[in-house]
Amino acid sequence: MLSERQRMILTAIVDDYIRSAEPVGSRSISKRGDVAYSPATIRNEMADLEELGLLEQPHTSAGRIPSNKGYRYYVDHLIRLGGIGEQDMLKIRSFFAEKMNMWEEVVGHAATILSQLTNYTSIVLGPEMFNTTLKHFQLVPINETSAVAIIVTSTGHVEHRTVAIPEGIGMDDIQKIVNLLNAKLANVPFIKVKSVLHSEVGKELSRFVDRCEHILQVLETALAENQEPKIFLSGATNIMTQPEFKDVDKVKNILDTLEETSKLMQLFQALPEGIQVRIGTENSVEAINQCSLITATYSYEGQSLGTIGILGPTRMDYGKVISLLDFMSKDLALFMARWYK
Amino acid sequence: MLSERQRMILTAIVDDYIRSAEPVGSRSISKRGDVAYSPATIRNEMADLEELGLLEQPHTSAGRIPSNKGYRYYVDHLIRLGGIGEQDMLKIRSFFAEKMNMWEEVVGHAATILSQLTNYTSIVLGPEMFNTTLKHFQLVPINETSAVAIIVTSTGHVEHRTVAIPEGIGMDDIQKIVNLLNAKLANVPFIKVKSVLHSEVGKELSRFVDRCEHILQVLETALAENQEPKIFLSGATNIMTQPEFKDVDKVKNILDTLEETSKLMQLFQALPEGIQVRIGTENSVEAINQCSLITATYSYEGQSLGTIGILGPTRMDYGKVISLLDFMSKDLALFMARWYK
DNA sequence: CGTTAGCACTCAGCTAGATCGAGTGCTAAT
DNA sequence: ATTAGCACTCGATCTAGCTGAGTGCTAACG
Repeated sequence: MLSERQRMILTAIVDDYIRSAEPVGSRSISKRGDVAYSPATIRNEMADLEELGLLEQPHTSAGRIPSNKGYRYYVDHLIRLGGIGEQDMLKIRSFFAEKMNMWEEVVGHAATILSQLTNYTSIVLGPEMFNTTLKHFQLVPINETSAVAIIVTSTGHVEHRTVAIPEGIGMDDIQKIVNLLNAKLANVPFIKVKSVLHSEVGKELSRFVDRCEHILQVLETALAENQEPKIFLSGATNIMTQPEFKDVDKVKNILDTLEETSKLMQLFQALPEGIQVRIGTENSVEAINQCSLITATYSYEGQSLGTIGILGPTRMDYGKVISLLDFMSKDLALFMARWYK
Repeated sequence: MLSERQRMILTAIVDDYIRSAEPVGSRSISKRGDVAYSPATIRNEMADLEELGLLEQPHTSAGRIPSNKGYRYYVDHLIRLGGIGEQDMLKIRSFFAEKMNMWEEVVGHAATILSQLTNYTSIVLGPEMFNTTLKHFQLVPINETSAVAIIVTSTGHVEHRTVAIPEGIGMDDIQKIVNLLNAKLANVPFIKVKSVLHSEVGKELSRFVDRCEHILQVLETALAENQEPKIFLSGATNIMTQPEFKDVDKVKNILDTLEETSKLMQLFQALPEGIQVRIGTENSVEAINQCSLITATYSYEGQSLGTIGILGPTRMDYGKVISLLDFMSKDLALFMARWYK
């Protein structure tokens, strides 16, 4: 357990280091005013904090910087959430007041705003189709051999893909199929679509169309879970403004990771509800072990829809980002609620 | 007009510099074998070439590097197109043999391959809807106040957006509208959709639905030209592997530009058919004045569909990239032709 | 006359040494 | 328990000197 004085000193060091990116010395803390002890006393405490693993020294005769454990303690026990500024709040509010035609726009633009307000990189996962139901199915023939299959979900999400039309299927057959599918599949949750397709639709289909196994297979691919949420990235290059990322190779590593969808998904998988802070090596992807990721989920009627996140250096402004993500996730949830009605 | 010897020397310098990224000296050229003159002779020629503005010297006592004008001369007169390697050809061919469900996949993946094969950044503009016709229109109500409008083009392109349902419009009205629109708009080129909407559909619509001006307006936004071609980027970070881009600020400038759609469009606007090479300051966007952009259009039945491009340092391997883009654009055109049938 | 050998000169890049100063740890005084 | 004082450490910065790749010029050569 840390003493009050140790907590004050740790707070001061983390705050200073977040601002300046330079190792913090005992003298500068003493001069700040809020820790009214001489540099010598502070030095002693700093030595203790280092022994506890909360601080580290880049080299003898340099000041101290927080270790990952130090940041963790800071985030868990010392952080003061300042709330977000008038300006920022206004910007978010007026953004959500705008009229937008596609949820892709909303989510994409939300990512942009987050990166602008923080000067870090923002990563936003679009709403998952998880637990939504199928609203409408359509097959539009493009030419003799292929058609576009379109799926609309209850949330207004649209997915489409081109499918081959099996030989021997006429235009009238297609209409029959579409009608049947809409009758059988409307309002069926996506998780169940596959089984309903086999159990109910299969038999029915065989009555008036030949070669129905082939069709079923095509439909299945068309309806196959494209459940992967879409990823929106913004401000990826912001990391380069950080003094600790002046090295091109380090940066390349990180940006490469961000370009790779699978790595990103790995980062975001199985995140618990609410706000999460992953500091440095707490992240499951090695390339960003010098970064911290703060995430917040947004939900609708208790059901988590997606995640918004900020990626910055471990020396990031945790207080500001947490406040901002909290605010943003709630407003985004409100917006989605309005959207889904 | 350059003498044969000057051309040989310029070629040697450009080739060497492209490989090594180091200023090329007279001695190293002399030793290469293909220019059988002594360093002193070569030095004299180099001085002449510099006077002509084709070479420059980073500082006295360094070797020469090609100027933009030098690269231009090289590309216009000296370049040897080696054709592309067995390996690369195989990779592209097998890629196009794959089955893909959406053109977004095709084009996106093409971008990935280009960046992998070149180690530069690839930029691909998806097929423009220009000159395609409307194939199918659908309105799917999501709840009482909003619906998803879906447009399918003759090329299998799907666009969608959420629209508000004006008050007082019932489900049956919607069906009527959809039927009417499909009857009137099917196979109408997109450029004409707007006018047809006003002239033919407007009157017809007013017969059985009230408040039709409002609906028309909604439809117009729904059908409004979303003609902006989609941009696919890949390997944006590859620029960082180039020794002349070891500086984070330079890189940030370029990557920021790549994140900005408008800037990218500016780069690609009004590109003539076929292969184009834009060297350094020939590019209209200032941030990439130290880069070269090579582009190739791909077309279907004489109609240009889109553009594929490679962005690299001015010191890029023009011969290889030109060959590759040529090959890729032709295969992409073939693929699209098959796709459109 | 074109070509080449020779030579003095230039200059970025590297290395070694000197200096500086922010910051520490320890000890002794308060 | 706190603090003043002091010796010590070590990265950062600066300078001077050296090195070597490369040049331009001149004179000799075939």
